[in-house]
Amino acid sequence: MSHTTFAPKDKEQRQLALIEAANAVFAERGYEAATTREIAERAGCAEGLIHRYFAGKRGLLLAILAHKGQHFADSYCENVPEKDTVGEEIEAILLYELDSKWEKRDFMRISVAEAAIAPEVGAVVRDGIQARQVEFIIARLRRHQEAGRIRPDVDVDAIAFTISGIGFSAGFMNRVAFARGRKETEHIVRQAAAALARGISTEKETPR
Amino acid sequence: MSHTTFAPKDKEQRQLALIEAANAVFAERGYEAATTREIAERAGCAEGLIHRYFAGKRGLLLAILAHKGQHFADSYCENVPEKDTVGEEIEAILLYELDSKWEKRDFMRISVAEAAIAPEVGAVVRDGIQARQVEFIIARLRRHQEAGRIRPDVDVDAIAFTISGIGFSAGFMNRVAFARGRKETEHIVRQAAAALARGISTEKETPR
Amino acid sequence: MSHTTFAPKDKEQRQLALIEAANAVFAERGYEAATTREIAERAGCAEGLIHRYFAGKRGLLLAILAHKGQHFADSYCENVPEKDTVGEEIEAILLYELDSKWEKRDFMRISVAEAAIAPEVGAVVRDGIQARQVEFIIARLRRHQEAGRIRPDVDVDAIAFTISGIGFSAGFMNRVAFARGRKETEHIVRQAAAALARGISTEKETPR
Amino acid sequence: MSHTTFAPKDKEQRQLALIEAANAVFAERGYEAATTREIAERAGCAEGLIHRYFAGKRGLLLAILAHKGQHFADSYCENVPEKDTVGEEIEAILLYELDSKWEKRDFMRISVAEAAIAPEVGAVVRDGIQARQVEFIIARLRRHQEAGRIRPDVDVDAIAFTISGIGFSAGFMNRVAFARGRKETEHIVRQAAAALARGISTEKETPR
DNA sequence: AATGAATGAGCGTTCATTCAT
DNA sequence: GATGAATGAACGCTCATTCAT
Repeated sequence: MSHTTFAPKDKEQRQLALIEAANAVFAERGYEAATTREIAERAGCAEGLIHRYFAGKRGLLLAILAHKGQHFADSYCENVPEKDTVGEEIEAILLYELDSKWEKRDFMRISVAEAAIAPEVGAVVRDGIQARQVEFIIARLRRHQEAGRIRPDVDVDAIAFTISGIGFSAGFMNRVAFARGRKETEHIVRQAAAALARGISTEKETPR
Repeated sequence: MSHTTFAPKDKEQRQLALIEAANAVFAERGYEAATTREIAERAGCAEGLIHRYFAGKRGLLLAILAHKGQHFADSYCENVPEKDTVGEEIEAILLYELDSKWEKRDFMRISVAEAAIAPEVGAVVRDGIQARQVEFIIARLRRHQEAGRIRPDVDVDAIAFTISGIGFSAGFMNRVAFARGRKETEHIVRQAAAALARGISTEKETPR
Repeated sequence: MSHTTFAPKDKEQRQLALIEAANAVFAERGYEAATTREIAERAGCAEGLIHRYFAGKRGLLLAILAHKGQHFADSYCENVPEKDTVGEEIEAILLYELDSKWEKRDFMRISVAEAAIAPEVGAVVRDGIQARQVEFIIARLRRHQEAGRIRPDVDVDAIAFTISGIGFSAGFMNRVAFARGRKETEHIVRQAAAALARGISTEKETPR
Repeated sequence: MSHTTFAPKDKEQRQLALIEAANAVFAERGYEAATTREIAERAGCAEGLIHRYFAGKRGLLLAILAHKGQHFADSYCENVPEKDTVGEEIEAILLYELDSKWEKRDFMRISVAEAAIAPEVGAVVRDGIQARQVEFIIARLRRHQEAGRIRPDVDVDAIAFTISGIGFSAGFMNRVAFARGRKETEHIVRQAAAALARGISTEKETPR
């Protein structure tokens, strides 16, 4: 019995190790400049496994996208608490973006770099990650709109895309790619949250 | 014009041809996957010139960044007309972003892909492009704030970063990388402009 | 039949299946380009068995040579009928060569390709196949010489080698390797048989 | 002036060196087992040149076939003297085959091994080498037939194919692949020449 | 100054063989 | 005995860079 459970686990662990190693190496060097040699070395297994498990280097990239994309989506519900006001809700979402983009910056580097160049990766990121995230934001906003806290004439779908875009720009482009500090980017998203919330809310918000 | 002015011009033309060719090839294939052979071929000159003029492939990338970054910045003042209301101003900026990111999508692909991976490219893009663009937006917003159309407690710097981020997300990530349509992205930025403008304006906007 | 006879038979069947599969794959791709993976797959058994049974890929090649070589030799006596005249005898031999080389073309491809390159395979083919075939032809010719139908000064050994060579050239090189048609090659061997028979016969042949 | 003639010659010499080196290595190891590394090393030039000059390993094989095939064809007329009798003519042809196959045994090994496996190589060898050789033999036989020394009812085309086949079998298969001695094979072709000549000649030959 | 032929390190990938199960 | 997952050496090939012309 023990050996039957060990082998599959071993295999799964190795696949995960390869995905993690590739995530790191792709992020450090870029997809093309990364070598399967270095990935295998860091994962502590044979180079040939990349080809057996993932059908080559490109397959490994797609496996990362699928694997991490899943985790990405899952983490929203768990990590962004619902808030009672629109301003707090948007701020919570943006602050979470700021931190999750930073934590997952390796994965972000690869997926942004490749999505910028390769349309098929763009499509995977769009459908596997962005769409899910926007759906989550829409649900949160809809709740406030139904409760009468967001003006009925506001298109929450478009606002959700906008919030997602602000989070991406601040959290990834500014903080990771442009190496701006956490403080600076936090200030920006707090201001953005406040302005946007004021712009879509029904009630007059109290001045800060 | 003597023959002595012809040779230098020839050289300058060759450098420009190489920059344009490299811009296209880098965008199509990515920086690493692009070959100096193809770049030289498209530019109609010898491969060795890349090394003589730009000290290699990497230097050519940096030359593109410098050359195109300059043009990028210049185009704002010329192309975005001043508006009388905050809403119109922000909308005009965002619509221009939408189109200029599309027109310059080759250059955008390279610079985003490389900035995501290489910190030194990130810094060049940040200082050479983003900072100038944000400066431009700040100037525009400040005018409205000084005229009393933007609340005095609003941090126009932060809002400028936000507007820039919305424009980047909509114009490049959504429209170029994710292949979303012009209509869809235009709707998003119009909604974003309206909401944001309402959120930072002093006067009560008329309901839509 | 007890269960103890079943396992050995199973094993023998598997060995035969591997030999047949390898014969086909080696012929299709050549020895080096063939993969043990494909051979095992076609034989319907595990790759590891090639190493257990035949001590590796090379051993499998030698096993094919031994196995098929045996069959090759056996088939002459059974399939080439004795004839009453030298001309008919030689013609019958050559026509049989033409067809048997074609039927066994998979095996021929491998053995010729490898014998051309590897001396040890050349020796196996020479002693295991060619020598037996020539022996068979010698026996046939000797019968006619003893019966006075072949001139006593003719060296039937040398003529047997010659007939074997004509059969090989027509049946394998021309028909299989050079893709010449059955009709064309049949005409050649009939002419050759007639000329050679006339050249070694004692009696004056009737003009055609 | 000197530099304009040197560079092209250098290049041609290198191409020839690669062809000669590849000819030797392919013959020693077989096409697949041969490595471009070893070929380049023996030719004394860089591996990349194989790909630049011949578009890869396969192209190098085809270049050998084209280059050597040409030489092969050229050498017949120059090296096989015309004879006054049919027997001498055929003997001269077969003896030349015996020696030329031996001298060119490296090339023969490759071309036979690959022609046996790869139809497209088979076609090249058939049209580039065998067809020319048979044409040459036909011309020689036709002379004798027109002079009345060969029976008018003999199909010299078929006999030419037969002679070519005997030469190939004796010279390459027996002498090179099967490592039979020069003496043994010479005896065989002399006997074959005599028998065949007797079989196609009009006049009664004197007994030996 | 400009060329492009030559270099050779290093790439992704393959596959015979091994060996734990 | 049989399996097939894992190994890793070695392959053909690419391409930035160099340098003789």
